[in-house]
Parts: sequence; C-alpha cells; structure tokens
Amino acid sequence: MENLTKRQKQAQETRRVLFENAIALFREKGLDAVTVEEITQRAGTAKGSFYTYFRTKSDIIIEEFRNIDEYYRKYHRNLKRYPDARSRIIAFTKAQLRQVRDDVGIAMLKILYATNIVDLHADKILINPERYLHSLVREIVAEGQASGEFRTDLEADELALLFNRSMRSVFLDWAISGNEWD
Amino acid sequence: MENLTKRQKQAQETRRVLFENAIALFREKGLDAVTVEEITQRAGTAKGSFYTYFRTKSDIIIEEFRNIDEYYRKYHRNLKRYPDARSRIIAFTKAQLRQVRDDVGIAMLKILYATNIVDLHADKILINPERYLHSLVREIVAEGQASGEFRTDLEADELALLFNRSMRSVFLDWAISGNEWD
DNA sequence: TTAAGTCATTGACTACGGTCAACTAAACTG
DNA sequence: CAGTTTAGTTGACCGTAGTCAATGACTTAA
Repeated sequence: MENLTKRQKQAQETRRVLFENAIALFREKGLDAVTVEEITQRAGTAKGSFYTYFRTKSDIIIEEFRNIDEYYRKYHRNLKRYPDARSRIIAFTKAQLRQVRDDVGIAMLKILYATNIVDLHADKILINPERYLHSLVREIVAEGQASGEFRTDLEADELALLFNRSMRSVFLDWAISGNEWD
Repeated sequence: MENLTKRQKQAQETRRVLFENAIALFREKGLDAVTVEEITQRAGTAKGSFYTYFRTKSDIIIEEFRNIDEYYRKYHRNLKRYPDARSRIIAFTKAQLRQVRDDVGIAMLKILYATNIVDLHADKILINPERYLHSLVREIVAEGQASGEFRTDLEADELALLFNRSMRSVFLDWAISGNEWD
C-alpha cells in the first residue's frame, strides 16, 4: 500500500472519489436520474476520467455488489449455532432474503439483474460459481447429504446450483414486480 | 375493421409498416445495431412517428412476444394425447424449452427480461398471471391434484406460480450466461 | 360548401452515454 | 540535471434515444 508512486496514489484517489460520489448519488436519486457528468462534477474531475476507471455507468453497481460477498463470509460463522443442515439452510435463506430486501434494495437488484443480462462483457457475478455464496451453500448441502438429511441422487454442486437458481427466481420476480413480498 | 375513416386506416397502416420493418431489422442485426432512424427511413416515415405508436425501441419486442401466447393456445390441444398430468407437464416443459430456444431465441429473451426488470411502465408480461400460459399450467396442475398425482397442500394457483417461476429461473440463467444448455 | 376542429406527421432539437486525440506532470534514464 | 518515456487527465466531439411545437390533411357540423 505504501510502495506506490505519487502518481499511482493520486490515480487511486481519483478512482475512490468517483466511486463514492457515484454511489452516494445513486442512493439519492437512482441510476437513471444521475448523469455521468454530474458524478464527475461532484468528484471534481472531467467526464473522461470516469471512463478511465469504469467501463460504464452501471459498472459502479457491479463493483459495489462484489463487496457483498463479505456479508456472507461474516454470516458463515453464525451458522454454526444451528444443529443440522436443514435448519442451517433455512436460516441462511431467511438471512439472504432479509439482506437483499433491506441492504441491497430493489433499485440495486434491478440494475444488477439487468446489467448481467444485457451486458455481454460484464462479469456474470450473479451466476458465477466462484462466488463465496456458492461455496457456502455447497458446504451446507454436502453436510446435509452426509448426515442423510438431503437427497443424494444429485451432486452437492448441482443441488447448490438449483438452490441458488431458486433464490434468483424469487429475486427476479421481486425485481420485475417491484413490490409484493412474502 | 371496415368502419374506419381513411385517416384511421392510414394510421394503422403506418403502425404496421413501422412494426414490420422494425422486427425485420432486429432479426437481421439485433436491437442495439438498429437505430430508430433506420427503422423509420425504411418504413418511409419520420422518426417522430415511431414514438406515436411505440413508447421505446424495445416496445417492439414486447409486442412481438405478446403474440407468443398463440403458440401455447395451439399447443394446448396437443396435450390431450398424454394420459396423465405428470406426462403432460413433462411434455409441456420440453415444448416450452424448445420453443424458447428455437423460436424466441436468446437475443429476444434478453431484451424481454431486461425490459421487464428495468422499465417501470412496461406491462409485466413475464409474471402476469393473466397470460394464457399461466392458466394452461394451472389447468394441468389442477388435474394432477384431482387425480392424486401432485401434492395438494398448496393451491393449484400457487403450484402453477412456482412452476412458472422455475421455468423463468432457467431462462434467466440462460439469458445471463448466453450459451450452455441442457 | 365551408369553416372550425382534430390528430397523424414531421424533423429540428435536447440530453446524455461513451470516445479519443491532445495535454501535462510525474517517472525513469544516462 | 536535462531529455525521454509513460500514464493520468481533459473536454470537445459523436451518435442516438426520445421530445415537442408546428404543420396541414382529414373529419365533422352547420
């Protein structure tokens, strides 16, 4: 962190300022109501600089979302309190629903799904099995299979994929409808 | 159809010509590579006219998709050949997968999902339970419940919703990934 | 027939996302 | 240290989606 040249430090700082102003503005007014020019003005840079650090306006959202795996890492410890795989997966499901509803929010959810669908070059973070989220679910599933709680006619990987896909479908419906909740 | 004034007939014709040229161009080059100006030029109208009849460029896709319920209406008759609800729902699932893969295509699928998520004012055709698709599935489910093939601890409506949501999640993953298929 | 009213049509215009050649200051090099 | 290279920054510029005030052909009513 400290063996950076003055130039690199400044570049990092520019990036940081752009990112933070962008997030703040998006939270205030939503992605569509914020222009890139507005972001760069508030950050005190030129419009072009934004595109030095981010491919598109919605890249900001993807980047913010990437931080969210942190949440799951923390939550992981919590799970040990539950005695069996069944109650763990239920607790996890509830936590995920709560987290998406309250922390991520519908605006960000919409942008995430839309960007992942439309943008050919975006990193497909929603379906990427490298994500911590996936290995966490896979782990619970494998435990459940070992203890005989879950079916074993499918690989743990595959079962975890199906589980995550189900969650995605719930979020998709929520993103489309824009209200109702269970 | 025939008690229209000359003006109304012409308006309808303008709309038709715009729609057909738009669809043709989208099939040739894809939504993003086609400009609205290009569509209106080929249709022999001014750009503004496009927006008299369609709210946005992608509205065309939504309108085209609405015709697709026709497919399910036709398919419905086909289902009587299958003896029980279980084989019917399996046949229907296969038909739907095939139809989306071959007839709808990934490009249109992407636009459909993205528009339904992003556009607040778009009609939410994907999750609208008024669609023929929904009542078809609901019917098969109800039959299966009556014959004891399917669980009855959930309403037929609810089970049909879950079924359709599952299908959507498969299509969503396909739309995001842009390739692999099972 | 004619005058008033309506509404499809038009294209110049705005606004915004994204590009890129020029600029400049920092970083190397000898 | 001066000369050269590198890379972060800039803002004028481009292309396109979507808007809207003006137009005039069609409709209606008298």
